Amino acid sequence: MNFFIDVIIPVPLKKLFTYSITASEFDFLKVGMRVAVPFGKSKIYTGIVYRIHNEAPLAYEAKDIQQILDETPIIHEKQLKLWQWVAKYYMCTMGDMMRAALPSAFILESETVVIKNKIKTIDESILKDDEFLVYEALNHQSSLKIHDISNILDKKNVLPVIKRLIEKEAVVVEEEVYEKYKPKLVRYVKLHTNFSSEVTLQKLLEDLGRAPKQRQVVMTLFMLSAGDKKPVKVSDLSVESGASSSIIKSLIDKGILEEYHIQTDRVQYSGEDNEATKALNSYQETALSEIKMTFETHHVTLLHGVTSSGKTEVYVKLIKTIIDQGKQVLYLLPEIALTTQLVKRLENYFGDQVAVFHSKYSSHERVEVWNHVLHNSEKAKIVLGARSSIFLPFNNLGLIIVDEEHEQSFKQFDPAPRYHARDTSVVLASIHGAKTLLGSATPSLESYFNAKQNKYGLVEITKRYNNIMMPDIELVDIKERFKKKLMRGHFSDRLIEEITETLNEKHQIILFQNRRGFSPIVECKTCGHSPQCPNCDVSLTYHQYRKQLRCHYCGYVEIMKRDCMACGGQDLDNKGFGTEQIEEEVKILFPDHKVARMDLDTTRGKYGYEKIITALEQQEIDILVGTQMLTKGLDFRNVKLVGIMNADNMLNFPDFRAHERSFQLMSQVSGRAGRTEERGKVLIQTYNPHHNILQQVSNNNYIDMFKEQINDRYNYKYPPIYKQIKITLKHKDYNRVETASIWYAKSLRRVFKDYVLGPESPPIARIRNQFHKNILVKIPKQQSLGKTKEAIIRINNSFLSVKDFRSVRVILNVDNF
DNA sequence: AGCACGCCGACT
DNA sequence: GTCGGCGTGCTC
Repeated sequence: MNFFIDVIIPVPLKKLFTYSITASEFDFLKVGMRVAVPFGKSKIYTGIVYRIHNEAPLAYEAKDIQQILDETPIIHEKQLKLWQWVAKYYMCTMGDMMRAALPSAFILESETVVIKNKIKTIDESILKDDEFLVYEALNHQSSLKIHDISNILDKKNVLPVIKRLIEKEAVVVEEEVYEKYKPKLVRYVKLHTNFSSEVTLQKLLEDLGRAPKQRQVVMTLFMLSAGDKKPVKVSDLSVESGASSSIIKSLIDKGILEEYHIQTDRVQYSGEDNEATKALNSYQETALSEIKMTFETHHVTLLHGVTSSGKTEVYVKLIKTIIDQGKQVLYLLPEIALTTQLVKRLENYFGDQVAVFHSKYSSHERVEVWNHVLHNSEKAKIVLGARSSIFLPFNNLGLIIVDEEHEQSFKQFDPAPRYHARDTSVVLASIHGAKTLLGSATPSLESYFNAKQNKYGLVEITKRYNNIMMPDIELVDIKERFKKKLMRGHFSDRLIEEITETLNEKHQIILFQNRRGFSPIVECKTCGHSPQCPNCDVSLTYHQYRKQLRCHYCGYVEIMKRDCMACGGQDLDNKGFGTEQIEEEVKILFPDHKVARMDLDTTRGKYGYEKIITALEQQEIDILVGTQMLTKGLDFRNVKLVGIMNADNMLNFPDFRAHERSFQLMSQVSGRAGRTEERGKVLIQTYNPHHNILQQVSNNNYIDMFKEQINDRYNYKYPPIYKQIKITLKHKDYNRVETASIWYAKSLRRVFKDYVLGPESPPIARIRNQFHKNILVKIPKQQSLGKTKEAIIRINNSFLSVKDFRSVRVILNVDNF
């Protein structure tokens, strides 16, 4: 009998790959284990065992696997089931899934290394110059990577050189595979057992009489480990005794101390004892019991609670009941909201049962969390994580909470899989027979629609915690104020008044401007020229703090010149404004107060974001200027005033969700105001105060917004009424994408008729030197999604078989919103 | 996606 | 003449 396995390889290919295995491997291997397999001419890849069987492939001879990498599976079959669903729904490959789901440390790749041919010594004179250089280098280093050789020879393509060296039998190549994850080991020391008795110890101390430093080390060690024989870290010993590591080393060398290693976690909770969970107020109590009730009849429930209504406490109670049943809980949050604030809060309640998982963690840290979840360890009963944590190897999930459910960052845009973590959660929960709770103060239209359709349960909290009033929202007509010359820079008289008053009361202020940099367009007043990105069709944004012009799409940077690059004119005009400009204006208007800015530029680095948050909490900042980063569920006690500098640019954004988003954004920022006893104040500056959305924001009228928007969605055939799939084509040659996209749309139209829109060039037609074209397929409710996707895949395949189109990149984006 | 193979322009 | 550009095809 022959034995085979189908494996998933982390490459974006549709098919699985079949390898042949031996009978004993057949007995050992289980679905979900990793194997190293040869792939292509020379490479070795990591594959995940997907199926174990006896069916020999017909069209080819299966290769043997190289080795088995795991003792036990690293993912459960439940994960594979989820991968399968995501791959099908979001139209990506299992390889894409593997890349997205596994921490990169699990995905080993081979690297070609060149080593000297030991069997044969060759005459160096037959080598050419560059060949000799490589051969020579191998005298100093036992092996060279391709990358090293490129450096030595200072050119890119070194393969011909290596090939000739192999022909001359000077070198051989091997594939080396690295285990990327190594458990972190901490060095400990103890006194050698020879000295464990009183007598020998006494003798040792006498002997060391002439080496006072070493004696000190032994004394300190004795002190640190005193009594219960605690393990002592080398690092602690060094600090406590003041001895350098070389002194400790010499003691180890003499056999007086013994060193040993203990594996530790990189991620450790070092908190205090658990705090009892807070008692809920009556609204929260009602909400909690309603949630439990809806869970009897629904798998998913939407918790719509106004900002500051204390949703987190409700979650905490719910989590408690689930982990008491011995099940795991996944708490999903937008990346940015995963702050220490919330982590601390949960750790206070649940101690080290909380594990955190997000992109700022190193690959090794992620492996640790992964393993805790895999083994259903006590350390990961509750996983607090961003989008990608839905792929952790849960085995016994009882509840998924998706907090700030409306956040668009739950949707991954690039690279594939382009999944929505909220929607995928629902599927993950159903695989586990678990429940999903969506929470938001401003639910997405889709979720609220689902709730209204009774597909989801709906629970609402309409009162803020401690009955604090919703902030008072005032619309400021800046069109009129410009006319009456009441504006100073971008600040209306009203805003300045309110800021002054708030500052006098020693409260803090948040100013929201949804654009970073100083100004998005710099224009020469003489000739009208404005600097453009060389790679993209956008103007460069001026960043004053570094005197740079930057492209927000490709990252291109150039130095800001004082004169116009085209005509040399000196009079440059800044059109539009960003956070930097607001910050500067605030400094001029309120020179005695401390201003800070929070946007992508000031929050780079692992703790950049937290530094600003902490400074604000500790009231070292009076006025904080920022982008939408400010909106993500932060709780600032002392902020009383929120100013929205300009509501119009978001309302006019060319996207069918612009109004919904504006409502969410403005409501969320407004919610930052007045979270304690005093009522908060919000000023929204706009050219069009009568805009419906602004009225709805100021009346805090979600329901009206929902009704009006959903009506628009009906009329214009947009989600959630219609589903949609966006197809993006990219190529560096404009004519090529143009013809390709016309062909593609034509083929789609043959099947879907009028439900195909485009092709259209997006507002920014070229990014990173690639021209884009978009085609939109709208899918009515009664039309089968599965069939639609099949048809698109068929069209896509015939598209790819056209020779001229093969170099065109095609991106399929399901639910592209 | 990588990566090899193969066919054409621009340099020692 | 070679080096290196990228179009084309394949991966169990």
